[in-house]
Amino acid sequence: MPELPEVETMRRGVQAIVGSRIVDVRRPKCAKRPILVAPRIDSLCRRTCGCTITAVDRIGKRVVVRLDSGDALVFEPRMTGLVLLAAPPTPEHLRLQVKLAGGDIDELLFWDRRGLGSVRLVSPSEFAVRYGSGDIGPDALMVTADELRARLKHSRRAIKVALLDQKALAGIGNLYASEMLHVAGIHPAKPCDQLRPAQWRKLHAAMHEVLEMAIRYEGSTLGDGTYRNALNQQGSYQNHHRVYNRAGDVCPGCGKATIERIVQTQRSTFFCPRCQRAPQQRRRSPSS
DNA sequence: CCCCAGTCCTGCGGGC
DNA sequence: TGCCCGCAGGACTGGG
Repeated sequence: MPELPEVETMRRGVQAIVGSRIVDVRRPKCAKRPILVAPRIDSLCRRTCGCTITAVDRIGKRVVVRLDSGDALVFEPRMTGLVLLAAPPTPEHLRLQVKLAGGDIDELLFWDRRGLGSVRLVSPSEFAVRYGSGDIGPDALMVTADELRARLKHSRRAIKVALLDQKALAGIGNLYASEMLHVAGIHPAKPCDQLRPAQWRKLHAAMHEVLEMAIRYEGSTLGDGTYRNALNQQGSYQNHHRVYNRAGDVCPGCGKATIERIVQTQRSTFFCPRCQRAPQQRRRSPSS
């Protein structure tokens, strides 16, 4: 499932399209159910054809292709979407083809097995509304330790649940939330308002350590093999996971306890009960 | 405002 | 062997 490291790997992998011109945009007919493409394909094609790609950015878990018209094509992979330059894993789940000219790359593809992803063409004003700082928090790799703490310290939510909130912080998903909390030695159920300043600093450092390492290994390709880089190659950070999907394994941190799985807001969380101590119960007023 | 449950979707693996 | 059910978790919606 593409989170920040996977989407950043996609972004880097398609940089070669910068400078090329869009000459056609098509939806292959082979896709069973169409993903959301907005506006409708004919209108999208009309507005993008002839435009030159000026940059490829990332905002949270989305790939943003900037055009010289001022519009942006925003690719949102969600669970199984891929932004590709190479042949996709299967032909039947190819969702969008962007034909290019004027450079080395002939086409940019969006492939999505489950079809929860989307592609949107947005004007600058639409972009500000949809992806502005009110609706999406600072990038997890850009936020400072002080801002991280300031944005979450008053919340009573469990820290792991809060890390998934894209309005608070952009880019972290279920996998990397567990990983960075293990590195930081913080229990996933710890309420944000119980973390001490030193723990926020540890979490901030762990966030950088985990996300930067995962980018270096081009993301995590899990058991279903879905996630691929722009050239349809697997990532390898899954070989370095400390806790995710490792319930029952010996903790790589302490070498003694075994990794446990719990469910928080209907999602799996993995942690070491020895390295990540359970939070203290919230006290009622002391009885004297 | 804050927070959570329910929803979409497909493929896979377990149980029988 | 085939069928069915549960599970995986991105972002969004509705409601307490």
